[in-house]
Amino acid sequence: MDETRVRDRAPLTVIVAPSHVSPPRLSPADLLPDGDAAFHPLSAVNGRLTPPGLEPASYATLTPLLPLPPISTVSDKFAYHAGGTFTVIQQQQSYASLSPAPYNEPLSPQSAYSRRSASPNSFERRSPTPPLPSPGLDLNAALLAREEQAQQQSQNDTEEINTKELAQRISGELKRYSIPQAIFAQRVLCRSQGTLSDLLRNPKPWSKLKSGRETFRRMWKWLQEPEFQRMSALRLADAPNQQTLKGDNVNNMQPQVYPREYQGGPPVPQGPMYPPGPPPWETPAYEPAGDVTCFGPDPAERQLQTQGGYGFGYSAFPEEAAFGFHRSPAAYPASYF
DNA sequence: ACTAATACACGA
DNA sequence: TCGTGTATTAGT
Repeated sequence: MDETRVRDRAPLTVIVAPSHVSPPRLSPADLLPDGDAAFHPLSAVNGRLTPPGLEPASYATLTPLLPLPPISTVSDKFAYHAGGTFTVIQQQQSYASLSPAPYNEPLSPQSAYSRRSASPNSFERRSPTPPLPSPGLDLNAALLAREEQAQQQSQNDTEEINTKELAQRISGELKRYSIPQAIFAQRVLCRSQGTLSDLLRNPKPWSKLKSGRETFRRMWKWLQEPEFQRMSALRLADAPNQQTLKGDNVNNMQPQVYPREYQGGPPVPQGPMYPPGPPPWETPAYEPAGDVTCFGPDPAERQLQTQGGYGFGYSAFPEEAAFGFHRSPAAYPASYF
Protein backbone atom coordinates (compact mmCIF):
# COMPACT_ATOMS: atom_id res chain seq x y z
CA MET A 1 0.00 0.00 0.00
CA ASP A 2 2.71 2.30 0.89
CA GLU A 3 4.37 1.11 -2.17
CA THR A 4 1.73 2.35 -4.48
CA ARG A 5 1.71 5.66 -2.88
CA VAL A 6 5.35 5.96 -3.26
CA ARG A 7 5.26 4.97 -6.86
CA ASP A 8 2.58 7.45 -7.58
CA ARG A 9 4.52 10.32 -6.38
CA ALA A 10 6.70 10.57 -9.39
CA PRO A 11 4.85 12.74 -11.81
CA LEU A 12 7.99 14.06 -13.28
CA THR A 13 8.42 11.22 -15.56
CA VAL A 14 9.28 12.24 -18.96
CA ILE A 15 11.30 9.32 -19.79
CA VAL A 16 12.97 8.82 -22.99
CA ALA A 17 14.18 5.40 -23.68
CA PRO A 18 15.63 5.22 -27.08
CA SER A 19 15.73 1.58 -27.91
CA HIS A 20 17.14 1.46 -31.34
CA VAL A 21 18.29 4.89 -32.10
CA SER A 22 21.68 4.60 -33.55
CA PRO A 23 21.74 7.93 -35.23
CA PRO A 24 23.31 10.12 -32.69
CA ARG A 25 21.56 13.22 -33.75
CA LEU A 26 18.34 14.02 -32.10
CA SER A 27 16.26 17.07 -31.93
CA PRO A 28 14.14 17.84 -28.94
CA ALA A 29 11.20 16.71 -30.93
CA ASP A 30 12.83 13.39 -31.31
CA LEU A 31 12.74 12.98 -27.64
CA LEU A 32 9.06 13.11 -27.55
CA PRO A 33 7.47 9.76 -27.13
CA ASP A 34 4.60 10.67 -29.37
CA GLY A 35 4.64 8.98 -32.66
CA ASP A 36 7.93 7.42 -32.08
CA ALA A 37 8.03 3.83 -31.09
CA ALA A 38 11.61 4.25 -30.17
CA PHE A 39 10.68 6.26 -27.19
CA HIS A 40 8.67 4.86 -24.40
CA PRO A 41 6.91 7.06 -21.98
CA LEU A 42 7.78 4.76 -19.20
CA SER A 43 5.64 6.63 -16.81
CA ALA A 44 2.80 4.79 -18.36
CA VAL A 45 4.40 1.54 -17.54
CA ASN A 46 3.81 0.04 -14.21
CA GLY A 47 6.25 -2.75 -14.03
CA ARG A 48 9.88 -2.10 -13.76
CA LEU A 49 11.97 -2.35 -16.79
CA THR A 50 14.99 -4.00 -15.53
CA PRO A 51 18.00 -2.79 -17.33
CA PRO A 52 20.22 -5.62 -18.32
CA GLY A 53 22.71 -6.49 -15.70
CA LEU A 54 20.97 -4.55 -13.04
CA GLU A 55 19.44 -6.06 -10.00
CA PRO A 56 16.26 -4.18 -9.38
CA ALA A 57 16.27 -5.44 -5.89
CA SER A 58 19.58 -4.08 -4.97
CA TYR A 59 18.85 -1.05 -6.99
CA ALA A 60 16.15 0.21 -4.77
CA THR A 61 16.66 -1.70 -1.62
CA LEU A 62 17.72 0.95 0.74
CA THR A 63 16.35 0.05 4.03
CA PRO A 64 16.62 -2.52 6.09
CA LEU A 65 19.98 -0.98 5.96
CA LEU A 66 21.88 -3.88 4.76
CA PRO A 67 25.39 -4.78 5.71
CA LEU A 68 26.86 -2.40 3.26
CA PRO A 69 25.80 -3.43 -0.20
CA PRO A 70 28.85 -3.85 -2.33
CA ILE A 71 29.95 -0.57 -3.69
CA SER A 72 29.66 -2.07 -7.09
CA THR A 73 25.94 -2.15 -6.65
CA VAL A 74 25.82 1.47 -5.95
CA SER A 75 28.25 2.16 -8.66
CA ASP A 76 26.01 0.47 -11.10
CA LYS A 77 23.20 2.58 -9.94
CA PHE A 78 25.09 5.72 -10.41
CA ALA A 79 26.68 4.62 -13.55
CA TYR A 80 23.35 3.89 -14.98
CA HIS A 81 22.00 7.20 -14.09
CA ALA A 82 25.07 8.85 -15.29
CA GLY A 83 24.78 7.15 -18.58
CA GLY A 84 21.13 7.65 -19.10
CA THR A 85 21.31 11.25 -18.48
CA PHE A 86 20.85 14.23 -20.58
CA THR A 87 23.35 16.75 -19.76
CA VAL A 88 23.20 20.37 -20.43
CA ILE A 89 26.23 21.50 -22.18
CA GLN A 90 25.45 24.83 -23.60
CA GLN A 91 25.06 26.59 -20.33
CA GLN A 92 27.81 24.79 -18.65
CA GLN A 93 29.23 28.00 -17.39
CA SER A 94 26.30 29.05 -15.36
CA TYR A 95 25.90 25.52 -14.20
CA ALA A 96 29.39 25.25 -13.04
CA SER A 97 29.01 28.34 -11.05
CA LEU A 98 25.66 27.26 -9.85
CA SER A 99 26.17 23.84 -8.52
CA PRO A 100 28.72 23.17 -5.86
CA ALA A 101 29.27 26.86 -5.93
CA PRO A 102 30.02 28.63 -2.72
CA TYR A 103 31.39 25.59 -1.08
CA ASN A 104 33.97 25.04 -3.67
CA GLU A 105 36.48 27.66 -2.87
CA PRO A 106 38.05 26.42 0.28
CA LEU A 107 37.76 22.83 -0.65
CA SER A 108 37.63 22.05 -4.26
CA PRO A 109 36.81 18.48 -5.02
CA GLN A 110 40.39 18.10 -5.97
CA SER A 111 41.52 18.98 -2.57
CA ALA A 112 38.91 16.86 -0.97
CA TYR A 113 40.02 14.01 -3.05
CA SER A 114 43.69 13.51 -3.33
CA ARG A 115 45.80 14.25 -6.34
CA ARG A 116 45.52 11.94 -9.26
CA SER A 117 41.84 12.55 -9.53
CA ALA A 118 41.24 14.60 -12.57
CA SER A 119 38.41 16.90 -11.87
CA PRO A 120 36.03 14.99 -9.70
CA ASN A 121 33.19 17.32 -10.22
CA SER A 122 31.08 16.48 -13.17
CA PHE A 123 30.51 20.02 -14.06
CA GLU A 124 34.07 20.94 -14.11
CA ARG A 125 34.85 17.79 -15.88
CA ARG A 126 32.35 18.43 -18.58
CA SER A 127 32.73 22.10 -18.81
CA PRO A 128 35.76 21.90 -21.02
CA THR A 129 33.60 20.20 -23.56
CA PRO A 130 33.05 22.61 -26.40
CA PRO A 131 29.59 24.08 -26.06
CA LEU A 132 28.35 22.37 -29.11
CA PRO A 133 29.67 24.71 -31.75
CA SER A 134 27.02 23.70 -34.11
CA PRO A 135 24.58 21.40 -32.50
CA GLY A 136 26.03 18.24 -33.77
CA LEU A 137 27.41 15.02 -32.58
CA ASP A 138 30.70 15.13 -30.93
CA LEU A 139 31.61 11.55 -30.72
CA ASN A 140 35.11 12.26 -29.72
CA ALA A 141 34.01 14.30 -26.82
CA ALA A 142 31.58 11.62 -25.94
CA LEU A 143 34.11 8.90 -25.99
CA LEU A 144 36.52 11.09 -24.19
CA ALA A 145 34.04 11.75 -21.50
CA ARG A 146 33.38 8.08 -21.16
CA GLU A 147 37.03 7.37 -20.89
CA GLU A 148 37.53 9.99 -18.30
CA GLN A 149 34.63 8.62 -16.45
CA ALA A 150 35.99 5.14 -16.62
CA GLN A 151 39.40 6.30 -15.57
CA GLN A 152 38.04 8.22 -12.76
CA GLN A 153 35.90 5.33 -11.84
CA SER A 154 38.84 3.10 -11.28
CA GLN A 155 40.66 5.84 -9.52
CA ASN A 156 37.85 6.38 -7.15
CA ASP A 157 38.35 3.00 -5.70
CA THR A 158 41.92 3.56 -4.82
CA GLU A 159 42.10 7.25 -4.21
CA GLU A 160 42.34 8.58 -0.78
CA ILE A 161 39.64 10.86 0.37
CA ASN A 162 40.01 13.79 2.62
CA THR A 163 37.12 12.81 4.80
CA LYS A 164 37.19 16.01 6.73
CA GLU A 165 36.71 18.18 3.71
CA LEU A 166 34.35 15.79 2.09
CA ALA A 167 32.20 15.87 5.16
CA GLN A 168 32.13 19.63 5.11
CA ARG A 169 31.33 19.60 1.47
CA ILE A 170 28.48 17.21 1.88
CA SER A 171 27.15 19.11 4.83
CA GLY A 172 27.20 22.21 2.75
CA GLU A 173 25.36 20.65 -0.12
CA LEU A 174 22.75 19.15 2.12
CA LYS A 175 22.17 22.51 3.67
CA ARG A 176 22.26 24.20 0.35
CA TYR A 177 19.51 22.10 -1.06
CA SER A 178 17.71 21.46 2.17
CA ILE A 179 18.29 17.80 1.84
CA PRO A 180 17.47 16.03 5.06
CA GLN A 181 20.19 13.82 6.38
CA ALA A 182 17.77 10.96 6.59
CA ILE A 183 17.09 11.17 2.88
CA PHE A 184 20.66 11.45 1.82
CA ALA A 185 21.82 8.79 4.20
CA GLN A 186 19.19 6.40 3.06
CA ARG A 187 19.09 7.02 -0.66
CA VAL A 188 22.68 7.65 -1.37
CA LEU A 189 24.57 5.99 1.38
CA CYS A 190 22.19 3.27 2.44
CA ARG A 191 22.87 4.24 5.96
CA SER A 192 20.89 5.65 8.79
CA GLN A 193 20.51 9.27 9.61
CA GLY A 194 22.40 8.86 12.81
CA THR A 195 25.31 7.38 11.02
CA LEU A 196 25.45 10.19 8.56
CA SER A 197 25.22 12.78 11.23
CA ASP A 198 28.08 11.21 13.04
CA LEU A 199 30.20 10.82 9.96
CA LEU A 200 29.68 14.39 8.98
CA ARG A 201 30.51 15.71 12.37
CA ASN A 202 33.28 13.38 13.29
CA PRO A 203 34.81 12.04 10.14
CA LYS A 204 37.61 9.67 10.87
CA PRO A 205 40.72 10.13 8.83
CA TRP A 206 40.86 7.97 5.76
CA SER A 207 43.82 6.06 7.09
CA LYS A 208 41.85 4.93 10.08
CA LEU A 209 38.88 3.81 8.12
CA LYS A 210 38.28 0.25 7.18
CA SER A 211 34.99 -0.75 5.67
CA GLY A 212 33.69 2.67 6.46
CA ARG A 213 35.49 3.95 3.44
CA GLU A 214 32.70 2.80 1.25
CA THR A 215 30.35 5.24 2.81
CA PHE A 216 32.65 8.09 2.11
CA ARG A 217 33.22 6.91 -1.40
CA ARG A 218 29.53 7.09 -1.98
CA MET A 219 29.41 10.57 -0.67
CA TRP A 220 32.18 11.48 -2.98
CA LYS A 221 30.58 9.80 -5.89
CA TRP A 222 27.37 11.61 -5.30
CA LEU A 223 29.25 14.85 -5.23
CA GLN A 224 30.60 14.06 -8.61
CA GLU A 225 27.22 13.83 -10.19
CA PRO A 226 25.69 16.79 -11.93
CA GLU A 227 23.14 18.51 -9.85
CA PHE A 228 20.09 17.10 -11.45
CA GLN A 229 21.54 13.67 -11.24
CA ARG A 230 22.08 14.05 -7.58
CA MET A 231 18.54 15.13 -7.17
CA SER A 232 17.42 12.23 -9.20
CA ALA A 233 19.32 9.88 -7.00
CA LEU A 234 17.67 11.37 -4.00
CA ARG A 235 14.29 10.80 -5.46
CA LEU A 236 14.73 7.17 -6.22
CA ALA A 237 11.62 5.26 -5.42
CA ASP A 238 11.66 3.47 -2.17
CA ALA A 239 11.86 -0.24 -2.07
CA PRO A 240 8.62 -2.00 -1.29
CA ASN A 241 9.93 -3.01 2.04
CA GLN A 242 11.23 0.41 2.65
CA GLN A 243 10.52 1.43 6.12
CA THR A 244 9.52 4.90 6.91
CA LEU A 245 12.09 6.67 8.90
CA LYS A 246 11.23 9.15 11.51
CA GLY A 247 11.20 12.52 10.01
CA ASP A 248 11.23 11.10 6.58
CA ASN A 249 8.53 12.90 4.76
CA VAL A 250 9.06 11.08 1.53
CA ASN A 251 6.62 8.34 2.10
CA ASN A 252 4.05 10.74 3.25
CA MET A 253 4.28 13.36 0.64
CA GLN A 254 1.58 13.91 -1.86
CA PRO A 255 2.28 13.52 -5.50
CA GLN A 256 3.49 16.78 -6.84
CA VAL A 257 1.89 18.32 -9.82
CA TYR A 258 4.19 19.33 -12.52
CA PRO A 259 3.68 21.34 -15.61
CA ARG A 260 3.82 19.55 -18.84
CA GLU A 261 7.43 19.97 -19.55
CA TYR A 262 7.59 18.51 -22.93
CA GLN A 263 5.09 18.87 -25.62
CA GLY A 264 3.98 15.48 -26.68
CA GLY A 265 5.51 13.90 -23.67
CA PRO A 266 3.78 11.38 -21.51
CA PRO A 267 0.72 12.57 -19.67
CA VAL A 268 1.82 14.94 -17.05
CA PRO A 269 -0.77 16.24 -14.66
CA GLN A 270 -1.60 19.82 -15.30
CA GLY A 271 -1.59 22.07 -12.39
CA PRO A 272 0.31 24.60 -10.43
CA MET A 273 3.92 24.94 -11.05
CA TYR A 274 6.23 23.18 -8.77
CA PRO A 275 7.70 24.76 -6.99
CA PRO A 276 5.15 27.55 -7.00
CA GLY A 277 5.84 30.80 -8.62
CA PRO A 278 7.78 31.73 -11.65
CA PRO A 279 10.61 29.43 -12.57
CA PRO A 280 13.59 30.32 -10.51
CA TRP A 281 15.74 28.43 -12.89
CA GLU A 282 17.73 30.05 -15.59
CA THR A 283 15.70 29.43 -18.66
CA PRO A 284 12.29 30.94 -19.10
CA ALA A 285 10.84 28.37 -21.43
CA TYR A 286 9.89 24.87 -20.57
CA GLU A 287 10.79 23.12 -23.69
CA PRO A 288 14.41 22.28 -24.11
CA ALA A 289 15.80 24.69 -26.59
CA GLY A 290 18.31 23.89 -29.20
CA ASP A 291 19.47 20.68 -30.58
CA VAL A 292 20.05 17.56 -28.73
CA THR A 293 22.86 15.27 -29.31
CA CYS A 294 22.70 11.73 -28.29
CA PHE A 295 25.60 9.43 -28.12
CA GLY A 296 26.66 6.24 -26.54
CA PRO A 297 26.62 2.74 -27.84
CA ASP A 298 24.32 1.43 -25.22
CA PRO A 299 20.80 2.76 -25.16
CA ALA A 300 20.95 2.57 -21.46
CA GLU A 301 24.07 4.60 -21.44
CA ARG A 302 23.39 7.53 -23.56
CA GLN A 303 24.16 11.01 -22.82
CA LEU A 304 22.23 13.73 -24.38
CA GLN A 305 23.57 17.13 -24.67
CA THR A 306 21.25 19.91 -25.17
CA GLN A 307 21.56 23.59 -25.20
CA GLY A 308 19.16 25.92 -23.62
CA GLY A 309 19.71 25.19 -20.02
CA TYR A 310 17.93 21.95 -19.74
CA GLY A 311 19.03 18.59 -18.91
CA PHE A 312 17.18 15.67 -17.63
CA GLY A 313 17.92 12.22 -16.62
CA TYR A 314 16.03 9.19 -17.57
CA SER A 315 15.86 5.81 -16.14
CA ALA A 316 14.39 2.56 -17.20
CA PHE A 317 12.48 2.85 -14.01
CA PRO A 318 9.66 5.27 -14.49
CA GLU A 319 9.45 6.14 -10.89
CA GLU A 320 13.06 6.97 -10.85
CA ALA A 321 13.23 9.22 -13.78
CA ALA A 322 13.54 12.84 -13.10
CA PHE A 323 13.80 16.06 -14.86
CA GLY A 324 17.04 17.72 -14.69
CA PHE A 325 15.75 21.19 -14.60
CA HIS A 326 18.30 23.21 -12.99
CA ARG A 327 16.70 25.02 -10.22
CA SER A 328 18.37 27.33 -7.91
CA PRO A 329 19.01 25.66 -4.62
CA ALA A 330 16.21 27.51 -2.98
CA ALA A 331 13.87 25.96 -5.45
CA TYR A 332 14.31 22.57 -3.96
CA PRO A 333 12.03 22.53 -0.99
CA ALA A 334 12.35 19.74 1.47
CA SER A 335 9.20 18.25 0.08
CA TYR A 336 10.99 17.74 -3.18
CA PHE A 337 12.72 14.75 -1.77
C1' DA B 1 30.75 0.59 11.53
C1' DC B 2 26.16 0.98 12.28
C1' DT B 3 21.32 1.04 13.76
C1' DA B 4 17.53 2.29 16.47
C1' DA B 5 15.75 5.00 19.78
C1' DT B 6 15.29 9.17 21.64
C1' DA B 7 16.70 13.61 23.38
C1' DC B 8 17.10 18.06 21.58
C1' DA B 9 16.52 22.18 18.53
C1' DC B 10 13.71 25.11 16.00
C1' DG B 11 10.45 27.24 12.77
C1' DA B 12 5.50 27.82 11.96
C1' DT C 1 2.66 22.65 20.49
C1' DC C 2 3.39 20.14 16.48
C1' DG C 3 6.07 18.74 12.71
C1' DT C 4 10.75 18.07 11.22
C1' DG C 5 15.38 17.57 11.17
C1' DT C 6 19.79 16.74 13.83
C1' DA C 7 22.80 15.07 17.64
C1' DT C 8 23.66 11.38 20.96
C1' DT C 9 24.34 7.05 22.59
C1' DA C 10 23.35 2.25 24.20
C1' DG C 11 23.59 -1.98 22.01
C1' DT C 12 24.96 -5.20 17.94
